[in-house]
Parts: sequence; structure tokens; C-alpha cells
Amino acid sequence: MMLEEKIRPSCSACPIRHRAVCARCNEDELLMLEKIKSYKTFKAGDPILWRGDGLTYVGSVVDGVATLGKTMEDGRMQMVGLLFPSDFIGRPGRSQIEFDVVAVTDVTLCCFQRKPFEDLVATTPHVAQRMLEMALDELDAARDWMVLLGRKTAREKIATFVQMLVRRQHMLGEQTPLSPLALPLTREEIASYLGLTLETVSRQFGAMKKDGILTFSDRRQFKVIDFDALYLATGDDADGGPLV
Amino acid sequence: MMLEEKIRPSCSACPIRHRAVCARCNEDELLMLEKIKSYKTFKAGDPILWRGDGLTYVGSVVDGVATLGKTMEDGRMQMVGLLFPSDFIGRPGRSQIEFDVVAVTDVTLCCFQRKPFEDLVATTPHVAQRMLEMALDELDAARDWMVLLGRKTAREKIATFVQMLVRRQHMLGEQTPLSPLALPLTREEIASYLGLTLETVSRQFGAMKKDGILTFSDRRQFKVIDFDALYLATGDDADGGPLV
DNA sequence: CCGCAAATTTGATCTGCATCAAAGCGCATC
DNA sequence: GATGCGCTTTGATGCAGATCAAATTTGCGG
Repeated sequence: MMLEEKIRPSCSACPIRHRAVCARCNEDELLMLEKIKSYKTFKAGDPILWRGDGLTYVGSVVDGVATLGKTMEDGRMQMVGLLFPSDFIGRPGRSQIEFDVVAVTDVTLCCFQRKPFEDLVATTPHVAQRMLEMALDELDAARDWMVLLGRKTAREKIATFVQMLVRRQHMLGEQTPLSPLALPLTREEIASYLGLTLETVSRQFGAMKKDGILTFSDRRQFKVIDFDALYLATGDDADGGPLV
Repeated sequence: MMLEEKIRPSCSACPIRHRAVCARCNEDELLMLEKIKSYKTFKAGDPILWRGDGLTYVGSVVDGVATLGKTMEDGRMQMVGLLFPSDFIGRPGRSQIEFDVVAVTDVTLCCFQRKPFEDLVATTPHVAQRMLEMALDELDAARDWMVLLGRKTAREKIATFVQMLVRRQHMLGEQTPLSPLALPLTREEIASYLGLTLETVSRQFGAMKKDGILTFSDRRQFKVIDFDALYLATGDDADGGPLV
């Protein structure tokens, strides 16, 4: 289920070097991290960490996408976060994790044993500062998602989700705004992220296709045709504006 | 609207000394904080910070309760946090705030000018560590709230909210589990915290009264009669268990 | 190329909560 | 102790999205 690899590619060549928890580190600090890091890879569908598990390691997503969520005893499930490359998994200062982490695509993690990492957080200001900054960013994102879950309509939820994908993949890189986007999740996974059912997700995608906002080449591959209409459909305020 | 008071009570006598952002500070560090702190008070209903405002100060709630929320352009409102004594307002490293902060009762704040506070975070490990810990705690709480907003029924939401109040007021202090609890919010405010309407909140309180779980002495004052039933009604997993 | 299971779409129906609408109820002010 | 104004409760009705139930499509191992 989990393939541990002892390979430790050099941090300086790392694709998430400037966005992950190590972003602010200088060469010396990077060396300390290199000493305690190891790569782990997971297959699509594998659990990475389970709620209540002992938290022996923490780490960064290097490649792939993972979900963070909680399942209620009767099976209702709510996803509370999507983890893309450079996102951090786990929390220093806690021996247990509160949520389930699952690989949705094949995932590569840059892992640190929790204890030595905690010492590093305590002694390396650049790591602690970056951790704080990332935690506060995630807190803002979580709160925005609370607005979505509590108040937005199904259509607004889908539009917001698509817009988030556009921004994410735009940030991460190369592609022009009109190149096709990958949809890393199934309808059911999208539903559990948006507080909907998979049928509603499917119908809303259908509606947006009919309205000429999106086209699907493949079930996991789509393009945004009308960015303004997409933006309008999110229900968000004017500032921030279309595209961005 | 805002009464600035230049009084600076000594930190050592502060009621939130051991839970706020200063919790880990030693005497020297406390002295640095004392130098840049000032108290501000707000009347119930006053805005404390508005979304998009320049964030000139940050600080801790010393007394009273405030809400953190966002209003959509068409008036839909979602509260994303309740701020009790020792909770932190604002975020270092950002010049704007993303959410509205409003005093729901009379509120006393221990404020720090943002810039000097940011310097302190950068140079005082005990402040930075505590900030990180608090941010991660809030992140967990926000994610639990996402589960509530996305998946729980109206009754489960109300039960979870009441249980949170029980725990909060239990933590903050003196009272026995059976003493009456203060409900700091109106039905409408509760609704906007739970992603419901005020009518639904009212009906659910009514139902829980009829079921012998709660009694109200006053609209803002109630007792929990049946803790087990309350716990059962939250929809949460067995661990954590009743009361706690 | 076939068969099969998983994912998705589409349709019909149901329901929990929203919405709309009126009363009650404190409680402050005069 | 009447007047008015928030707040809350209660009732009637509507609807977005859930639930239930089939198709239909797709991907994949043999």
C-alpha cells in the first residue's frame, strides 16, 4: 500500500522548493531538513493518514492530489480540504490527526519524522514563520469554504469550485487560460467537497455545459469557455474580479 | 462608536494571561508586549473591523464576545467564527482583513499595533509558537465546522452549537455543569453561524425543549437537562464522548 | 473485441428547510 | 400602564436539492 523510497532528491531541484514549508529556508536550514526527510509514494485511492492514527510523520505534497476529510459514523462524508503540491500534511504539536488524508491520484510526499521536525520548528525561525503563514492562509481558505457550504446554491458551489481549479492550475504554472484543465476528482468526490450529492454535481455540470460556460473533452478534462459567466455564477463579490 | 482607553492593566493580572497569544511569554517578553499594547472597548453591535479595512492593529479579546463573518453582495451572511476571551483578532503579515468582526456583547480588546507586533512575532519565538498553535487549533475548529455546515441536519447543528457553548463556558471557568448558560447570540446570529434561518433555529430549540433536553429560563439563559441526549443529537462520533 | 464493474447521466419523486406571513412577548421610554 | 419596537414563536406553503431508480457511458483486464 505504501512504497517507501529512500531516494532523497536534492532540495534545490525540488519543484515545490519555493512554495512549501521550506520556502524561506536558507542553504543551512535546507541541509537540516534534508537530513530528516524521506520520500513516500502512494497509489491513487490509498489512505495516507487515518483519523485517530498516531502521527509519526508530517510532510509536503510534492506531486499529485490528496483529500482531507471526515466521515460521520453513519457514513456521511465531508471533505474539508484538497491538498495540491506544496500543501502541508499533519500538524506539529499533536500526536494524533483529526482528519483522514487520502491520495486521489498517485501522490509523492516529502516526509519528515514528526519529532525532529517539531524541534526544527522550535529552533528554525524561517520554518516556524512559513508554517504560521501557511496555517493562516489555510484558515482564510477554510473560512471562505464555510461561506460556500453554509450559504451558496449548488450552481454557485460548482462555479466556485471550477474557479478554484482554474486559479490553482494557473498558479502552478505553464498553461494559458484556455488550455484544458484536469479534474482530479470523481463526481462523488466533488460532491463531498461541496456538501452536495453526486447527482446534483452531475446536473449542475450539465447545466453549465448547456449554458456554454464549460466544455468537456473527457470526463476528467474540461475547458472554461466563458470566464465572465463563470465568475458571475460564483456569487462572489466584485473585488477579486473575473479570472485573476 | 469606539472608545479608546489608554489604560494598560498589568499583564500579570490579566484574566487571559495564560490562554491568549501571550500565554508562553516570560516576564521580559511580556514587558515588550506591554509597551505596544492598548485597550479598546466596543459596545454591543459595534463593528470592530470591516472586510477590506486596513488592518492597523491586531489583538486579543479580553472580555465579551465578537463574531467573525462574511456577507455576500445580495445580503446572505455566514458567520465563520465566534470570538471569546483569549481569541485572537487579525492576522500578522496581511494589511487587509478578509472578514467582518462585530461585537455582539460589549467587548474589551487588548490591541497591538500591527507593525510592531509583526516584528515581535519575527523576533520572539514564544509569541510565534503560540500564534502557530492557536492558528492550527482554529484551523481544526474551522474544519469541524465545515463538516457541520456541509453535512449535519438542523437538529444536529443546534445540538453541536449548544455542546460547544457548554464546553466553552466550562473551560472558561467556574460553573458546575448544571448552572444556567448564557446564550450570547440572537436567533438570527445563531442561524448565520449554523447556515440556517432564524425560524429553523427557533423551531429546533422548541423541539429540544419539548424533548426535555433543554430548558430556557429566559430567552438568553438556558440549562442542559439531558447531556446524553444532547450528545446523541450532535451526530458526532463516540470518541470525545458526552460532556467532556 | 468482449464482458463487467465503476462512474456518470438522466428521470421521477420526496422532504427538510426556506420563505412568506402573522401573531405573541418582553422591555424600554414616555 | 399605554405605545412602540426588536426579538421570537408559530403557522402555511414552496422549492432546491436529496433520495430512489434506471439507463448509458467508459475504462479495463482478459
